[in-house]
Amino acid sequence: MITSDELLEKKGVRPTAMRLLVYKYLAKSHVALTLTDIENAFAKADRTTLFRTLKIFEKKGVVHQIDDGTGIKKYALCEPDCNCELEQDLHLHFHCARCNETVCLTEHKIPHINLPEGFVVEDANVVLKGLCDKCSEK
Amino acid sequence: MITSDELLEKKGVRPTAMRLLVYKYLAKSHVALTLTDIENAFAKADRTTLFRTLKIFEKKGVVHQIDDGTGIKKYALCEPDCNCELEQDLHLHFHCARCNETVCLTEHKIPHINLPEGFVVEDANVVLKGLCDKCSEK
DNA sequence: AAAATAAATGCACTTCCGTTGCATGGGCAT
DNA sequence: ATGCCCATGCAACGGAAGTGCATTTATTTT
Ligand SMILES: [Mn+2]
Ligand SMILES: [Mn+2]
Ligand SMILES: [Zn+2]
Ligand SMILES: [Zn+2]
Repeated sequence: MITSDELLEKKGVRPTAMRLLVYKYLAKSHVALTLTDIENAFAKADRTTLFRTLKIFEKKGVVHQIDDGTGIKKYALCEPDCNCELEQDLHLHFHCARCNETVCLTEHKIPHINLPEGFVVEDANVVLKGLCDKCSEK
Repeated sequence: MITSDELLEKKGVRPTAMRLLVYKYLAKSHVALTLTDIENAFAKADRTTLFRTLKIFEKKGVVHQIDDGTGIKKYALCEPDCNCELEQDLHLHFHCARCNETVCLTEHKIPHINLPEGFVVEDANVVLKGLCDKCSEK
Protein backbone atom coordinates (compact mmCIF):
# COMPACT_ATOMS: atom_id res chain seq x y z
CA MET A 1 0.00 0.00 0.00
CA ILE A 2 1.45 3.33 -1.11
CA THR A 3 1.53 6.15 1.42
CA SER A 4 0.12 9.62 0.77
CA ASP A 5 3.63 10.91 0.95
CA GLU A 6 4.84 8.53 -1.73
CA LEU A 7 1.85 9.20 -3.94
CA LEU A 8 2.46 12.93 -3.98
CA GLU A 9 6.14 12.35 -4.71
CA LYS A 10 5.26 10.04 -7.57
CA LYS A 11 2.95 12.65 -9.05
CA GLY A 12 5.65 15.27 -8.82
CA VAL A 13 4.22 17.22 -5.91
CA ARG A 14 6.43 18.03 -2.96
CA PRO A 15 4.73 16.53 0.07
CA THR A 16 4.65 19.41 2.52
CA ALA A 17 2.75 19.12 5.78
CA MET A 18 -0.15 21.20 4.49
CA ARG A 19 -0.37 19.35 1.22
CA LEU A 20 -0.49 16.03 2.99
CA LEU A 21 -3.29 17.24 5.21
CA VAL A 22 -5.28 18.42 2.20
CA TYR A 23 -4.62 15.21 0.34
CA LYS A 24 -5.76 13.07 3.24
CA TYR A 25 -8.81 15.20 3.77
CA LEU A 26 -9.80 14.76 0.15
CA ALA A 27 -9.06 11.05 0.38
CA LYS A 28 -11.45 10.40 3.21
CA SER A 29 -14.24 12.52 1.76
CA HIS A 30 -16.80 10.68 -0.33
CA VAL A 31 -18.04 13.92 -1.89
CA ALA A 32 -16.37 16.61 -3.96
CA LEU A 33 -15.10 19.53 -1.90
CA THR A 34 -14.91 23.26 -2.45
CA LEU A 35 -11.99 25.46 -1.52
CA THR A 36 -14.15 26.84 1.26
CA ASP A 37 -14.93 23.35 2.55
CA ILE A 38 -11.23 22.69 2.89
CA GLU A 39 -10.58 26.10 4.35
CA ASN A 40 -13.15 25.40 7.06
CA ALA A 41 -11.60 22.05 7.81
CA PHE A 42 -8.24 23.61 8.59
CA ALA A 43 -8.94 26.85 10.35
CA LYS A 44 -5.28 27.62 10.64
CA ALA A 45 -4.49 27.37 6.96
CA ASP A 46 -4.45 30.32 4.62
CA ARG A 47 -6.95 30.35 1.80
CA THR A 48 -4.33 31.22 -0.77
CA THR A 49 -2.12 28.33 0.19
CA LEU A 50 -5.02 25.94 -0.10
CA PHE A 51 -5.96 27.48 -3.42
CA ARG A 52 -2.48 26.95 -4.75
CA THR A 53 -2.35 23.48 -3.28
CA LEU A 54 -5.46 22.52 -5.22
CA LYS A 55 -4.05 24.16 -8.32
CA ILE A 56 -0.86 22.16 -8.26
CA PHE A 57 -2.78 19.00 -7.36
CA GLU A 58 -4.87 19.54 -10.44
CA LYS A 59 -1.93 20.28 -12.69
CA LYS A 60 -0.12 17.16 -11.55
CA GLY A 61 -3.15 14.91 -11.84
CA VAL A 62 -3.78 14.36 -8.16
CA VAL A 63 -7.28 15.84 -8.28
CA HIS A 64 -9.81 16.79 -10.92
CA GLN A 65 -11.93 19.89 -10.84
CA ILE A 66 -15.68 19.50 -11.02
CA ASP A 67 -18.10 22.06 -12.33
CA ASP A 68 -21.46 20.94 -11.02
CA GLY A 69 -23.42 23.99 -12.08
CA THR A 70 -23.52 25.67 -8.68
CA GLY A 71 -20.93 28.16 -9.89
CA ILE A 72 -18.47 27.01 -7.26
CA LYS A 73 -15.58 24.80 -8.20
CA LYS A 74 -15.27 21.47 -6.46
CA TYR A 75 -12.44 18.99 -6.30
CA ALA A 76 -12.10 15.25 -5.89
CA LEU A 77 -9.16 12.87 -5.98
CA CYS A 78 -8.39 11.19 -9.25
CA GLU A 79 -8.54 7.42 -9.41
CA PRO A 80 -5.27 5.51 -9.41
CA ASP A 81 -3.75 5.46 -12.89
CA CYS A 82 -6.06 8.25 -14.01
CA ASN A 83 -4.92 10.44 -16.86
CA CYS A 84 -8.10 12.49 -17.00
CA GLU A 85 -8.68 11.29 -20.51
CA LEU A 86 -11.98 11.20 -22.34
CA GLU A 87 -13.76 7.85 -22.47
CA GLN A 88 -10.93 6.45 -20.39
CA ASP A 89 -11.03 8.30 -17.10
CA LEU A 90 -13.58 11.09 -17.38
CA HIS A 91 -16.73 10.08 -15.61
CA LEU A 92 -20.15 11.41 -14.77
CA HIS A 93 -20.90 13.51 -11.72
CA PHE A 94 -24.09 13.77 -9.77
CA HIS A 95 -25.22 16.89 -7.98
CA CYS A 96 -28.01 16.64 -5.44
CA ALA A 97 -30.40 19.57 -5.49
CA ARG A 98 -31.37 18.99 -1.88
CA CYS A 99 -28.15 18.39 0.06
CA ASN A 100 -26.01 20.21 -2.50
CA GLU A 101 -23.45 17.43 -2.47
CA THR A 102 -21.65 16.31 -5.58
CA VAL A 103 -20.28 12.83 -6.05
CA CYS A 104 -18.10 11.15 -8.65
CA LEU A 105 -19.77 8.33 -10.54
CA THR A 106 -16.45 6.80 -11.46
CA GLU A 107 -18.06 3.65 -12.81
CA HIS A 108 -19.94 5.68 -15.39
CA LYS A 109 -17.52 6.86 -18.03
CA ILE A 110 -18.55 9.47 -20.53
CA PRO A 111 -20.01 7.77 -23.59
CA HIS A 112 -18.76 8.53 -27.07
CA ILE A 113 -20.90 11.00 -28.94
CA ASN A 114 -20.78 11.65 -32.66
CA LEU A 115 -20.75 15.29 -33.55
CA PRO A 116 -21.16 17.10 -36.86
CA GLU A 117 -18.17 17.35 -39.19
CA GLY A 118 -15.45 19.67 -37.94
CA PHE A 119 -16.00 19.42 -34.22
CA VAL A 120 -13.02 18.03 -32.34
CA VAL A 121 -13.92 16.82 -28.87
CA GLU A 122 -11.10 16.85 -26.35
CA ASP A 123 -12.88 17.16 -23.06
CA ALA A 124 -16.34 16.82 -21.60
CA ASN A 125 -18.37 17.69 -18.56
CA VAL A 126 -21.42 15.63 -17.71
CA VAL A 127 -23.40 16.43 -14.61
CA LEU A 128 -26.65 14.75 -13.69
CA LYS A 129 -28.82 16.55 -11.20
CA GLY A 130 -31.67 15.54 -8.97
CA LEU A 131 -31.90 13.73 -5.66
CA CYS A 132 -29.06 11.59 -4.38
CA ASP A 133 -29.59 8.16 -2.86
CA LYS A 134 -29.58 9.57 0.66
CA CYS A 135 -32.03 12.37 -0.07
CA SER A 136 -34.49 10.45 -2.23
CA GLU A 137 -35.43 7.93 0.45
CA LYS A 138 -36.91 10.51 2.78
CA MET B 1 -45.05 33.48 -38.71
CA ILE B 2 -45.30 34.62 -35.10
CA THR B 3 -43.75 37.96 -34.19
CA SER B 4 -41.30 38.45 -31.33
CA ASP B 5 -43.93 40.53 -29.66
CA GLU B 6 -46.49 37.78 -29.85
CA LEU B 7 -44.04 35.13 -28.72
CA LEU B 8 -43.18 37.00 -25.54
CA GLU B 9 -46.86 37.58 -24.84
CA LYS B 10 -47.56 33.91 -25.32
CA LYS B 11 -44.83 32.98 -22.86
CA GLY B 12 -46.20 35.39 -20.31
CA VAL B 13 -43.53 38.05 -20.64
CA ARG B 14 -44.56 41.65 -21.14
CA PRO B 15 -42.95 42.76 -24.37
CA THR B 16 -41.24 46.00 -23.41
CA ALA B 17 -38.92 47.77 -25.82
CA MET B 18 -35.81 46.56 -24.06
CA ARG B 19 -37.04 42.99 -23.79
CA LEU B 20 -37.83 42.90 -27.47
CA LEU B 21 -34.36 44.16 -28.30
CA VAL B 22 -32.77 41.50 -26.12
CA TYR B 23 -35.00 38.80 -27.54
CA LYS B 24 -34.18 39.74 -31.11
CA TYR B 25 -30.50 39.96 -30.32
CA LEU B 26 -30.56 36.44 -28.90
CA ALA B 27 -32.60 35.26 -31.87
CA LYS B 28 -30.09 36.35 -34.44
CA SER B 29 -27.07 35.04 -32.53
CA HIS B 30 -25.93 31.55 -33.41
CA VAL B 31 -23.93 31.27 -30.19
CA ALA B 32 -24.85 31.46 -26.53
CA LEU B 33 -24.43 34.92 -25.03
CA THR B 34 -23.29 36.23 -21.67
CA LEU B 35 -24.88 39.10 -19.80
CA THR B 36 -21.81 41.12 -20.67
CA ASP B 37 -22.17 40.28 -24.37
CA ILE B 38 -25.66 41.69 -24.29
CA GLU B 39 -24.62 44.66 -22.22
CA ASN B 40 -21.99 45.52 -24.81
CA ALA B 41 -24.51 45.21 -27.61
CA PHE B 42 -26.76 47.85 -26.07
CA ALA B 43 -24.48 50.46 -24.57
CA LYS B 44 -27.43 52.45 -23.30
CA ALA B 45 -29.04 49.68 -21.34
CA ASP B 46 -28.47 49.14 -17.66
CA ARG B 47 -26.84 45.92 -16.60
CA THR B 48 -29.42 45.24 -13.92
CA THR B 49 -32.29 45.55 -16.32
CA LEU B 50 -30.64 43.13 -18.70
CA PHE B 51 -29.91 40.80 -15.80
CA ARG B 52 -33.54 40.81 -14.79
CA THR B 53 -34.67 40.47 -18.37
CA LEU B 54 -32.66 37.28 -18.73
CA LYS B 55 -33.96 36.07 -15.40
CA ILE B 56 -37.59 36.43 -16.40
CA PHE B 57 -36.86 35.00 -19.84
CA GLU B 58 -35.44 31.95 -18.16
CA LYS B 59 -38.29 31.62 -15.70
CA LYS B 60 -40.87 31.84 -18.48
CA GLY B 61 -39.08 29.42 -20.76
CA VAL B 62 -37.91 31.90 -23.37
CA VAL B 63 -34.24 31.10 -22.87
CA HIS B 64 -32.18 28.43 -21.18
CA GLN B 65 -29.08 29.06 -19.15
CA ILE B 66 -25.89 27.31 -20.16
CA ASP B 67 -23.02 26.47 -17.87
CA ASP B 68 -20.14 25.76 -20.21
CA GLY B 69 -17.45 25.53 -17.56
CA THR B 70 -16.03 29.00 -18.09
CA GLY B 71 -17.67 30.14 -14.88
CA ILE B 72 -19.75 32.68 -16.73
CA LYS B 73 -23.38 32.04 -17.40
CA LYS B 74 -24.54 32.05 -20.98
CA TYR B 75 -28.00 32.15 -22.50
CA ALA B 76 -29.64 30.93 -25.66
CA LEU B 77 -33.20 30.92 -26.92
CA CYS B 78 -35.23 27.81 -26.33
CA GLU B 79 -36.58 25.93 -29.30
CA PRO B 80 -40.25 26.34 -30.17
CA ASP B 81 -42.38 24.08 -27.95
CA CYS B 82 -39.46 23.54 -25.58
CA ASN B 83 -40.27 22.65 -22.01
CA CYS B 84 -36.66 22.23 -20.95
CA GLU B 85 -37.34 18.63 -20.13
CA LEU B 86 -34.81 15.85 -19.89
CA GLU B 87 -34.50 13.56 -22.92
CA GLN B 88 -37.14 15.70 -24.59
CA ASP B 89 -35.65 19.16 -24.89
CA LEU B 90 -32.35 19.20 -23.03
CA HIS B 91 -29.50 18.97 -25.50
CA LEU B 92 -25.73 18.94 -25.60
CA HIS B 93 -23.62 22.06 -25.74
CA PHE B 94 -20.23 22.54 -27.27
CA HIS B 95 -17.65 24.94 -25.96
CA CYS B 96 -14.68 25.83 -28.15
CA ALA B 97 -11.43 26.19 -26.25
CA ARG B 98 -10.00 28.47 -28.90
CA CYS B 99 -12.72 31.00 -29.78
CA ASN B 100 -14.50 30.56 -26.45
CA GLU B 101 -17.85 30.31 -28.18
CA THR B 102 -20.56 28.00 -27.00
CA VAL B 103 -23.22 26.58 -29.27
CA CYS B 104 -26.38 24.57 -28.75
CA LEU B 105 -26.36 21.14 -30.35
CA THR B 106 -30.12 20.97 -30.38
CA GLU B 107 -30.18 17.86 -32.53
CA HIS B 108 -28.27 15.96 -29.87
CA LYS B 109 -30.55 15.28 -26.95
CA ILE B 110 -29.17 14.03 -23.68
CA PRO B 111 -29.18 10.23 -23.69
CA HIS B 112 -30.76 8.24 -20.91
CA ILE B 113 -28.28 7.02 -18.33
CA ASN B 114 -28.95 4.33 -15.74
CA LEU B 115 -27.76 5.25 -12.30
CA PRO B 116 -27.40 3.22 -9.11
CA GLU B 117 -30.49 2.60 -6.99
CA GLY B 118 -31.77 5.69 -5.20
CA PHE B 119 -30.57 8.36 -7.58
CA VAL B 120 -33.39 10.40 -9.09
CA VAL B 121 -32.30 12.32 -12.17
CA GLU B 122 -34.28 15.46 -12.91
CA ASP B 123 -31.86 17.58 -14.86
CA ALA B 124 -28.57 17.28 -16.68
CA ASN B 125 -25.77 19.36 -18.07
CA VAL B 126 -23.61 17.96 -20.85
CA VAL B 127 -20.87 20.09 -22.33
CA LEU B 128 -18.40 18.84 -24.88
CA LYS B 129 -15.22 20.82 -25.25
CA GLY B 130 -12.58 21.09 -27.90
CA LEU B 131 -12.35 22.86 -31.22
CA CYS B 132 -15.43 24.03 -33.04
CA ASP B 133 -15.94 23.52 -36.76
CA LYS B 134 -14.66 26.99 -37.53
CA CYS B 135 -11.54 26.73 -35.39
CA SER B 136 -10.53 23.19 -36.30
CA GLU B 137 -10.09 23.87 -40.00
CA LYS B 138 -7.30 26.39 -39.50
C1' DA C 1 -59.37 61.95 -17.91
C1' DA C 2 -57.59 61.58 -13.45
C1' DA C 3 -56.24 58.79 -9.76
C1' DA C 4 -54.59 54.59 -8.06
C1' DT C 5 -52.06 50.57 -8.72
C1' DA C 6 -48.65 47.61 -10.56
C1' DA C 7 -44.62 46.66 -13.20
C1' DA C 8 -40.23 47.83 -15.21
C1' DT C 9 -36.10 50.44 -15.03
C1' DG C 10 -31.78 52.77 -13.25
C1' DC C 11 -28.33 53.63 -9.86
C1' DA C 12 -25.69 52.39 -5.95
C1' DC C 13 -24.02 49.12 -3.34
C1' DT C 14 -22.90 44.38 -1.60
C1' DT C 15 -21.23 39.76 -1.63
C1' DC C 16 -18.82 35.86 -3.07
C1' DC C 17 -15.29 33.44 -5.25
C1' DG C 18 -11.21 33.18 -7.68
C1' DT C 19 -6.94 35.18 -8.38
C1' DT C 20 -2.52 37.89 -8.17
C1' DG C 21 1.53 40.66 -6.08
C1' DC C 22 4.75 40.85 -2.94
C1' DA C 23 7.22 40.08 1.25
C1' DT C 24 8.62 36.43 4.42
C1' DG C 25 10.22 31.89 5.90
C1' DG C 26 11.96 27.24 5.82
C1' DG C 27 14.29 23.41 3.74
C1' DC C 28 17.77 21.71 0.49
C1' DA C 29 22.10 21.75 -2.27
C1' DT C 30 26.62 23.34 -2.74
C1' DA D 1 27.34 28.70 6.52
C1' DT D 2 25.67 30.64 2.33
C1' DG D 3 22.69 31.04 -1.25
C1' DC D 4 18.75 29.50 -3.67
C1' DC D 5 14.31 27.80 -4.61
C1' DC D 6 9.91 26.92 -3.40
C1' DA D 7 6.06 27.20 -0.22
C1' DT D 8 3.50 30.15 2.66
C1' DG D 9 0.91 34.22 4.47
C1' DC D 10 -1.16 38.68 4.12
C1' DA D 11 -3.34 42.11 1.51
C1' DA D 12 -5.57 43.62 -2.20
C1' DC D 13 -7.95 43.22 -6.74
C1' DG D 14 -11.43 41.90 -10.30
C1' DG D 15 -15.36 39.95 -12.38
C1' DA D 16 -19.79 38.45 -12.10
C1' DA D 17 -24.09 37.75 -9.68
C1' DG D 18 -27.35 39.63 -6.98
C1' DT D 19 -30.18 43.12 -3.75
C1' DG D 20 -32.44 47.54 -2.02
C1' DC D 21 -34.61 51.38 -3.05
C1' DA D 22 -36.11 55.39 -5.55
C1' DT D 23 -38.02 56.66 -9.98
C1' DT D 24 -40.21 56.22 -14.21
C1' DT D 25 -43.47 54.00 -17.21
C1' DA D 26 -47.45 51.25 -18.12
C1' DT D 27 -51.95 49.42 -16.83
C1' DT D 28 -56.19 49.31 -14.33
C1' DT D 29 -59.81 51.43 -11.79
C1' DT D 30 -62.90 55.09 -10.72
MN1 LIG E 1 -15.05 12.95 -10.37
MN1 LIG F 1 -28.80 25.14 -25.69
ZN1 LIG G 1 -28.62 14.70 -1.50
ZN1 LIG H 1 -14.02 27.92 -32.00
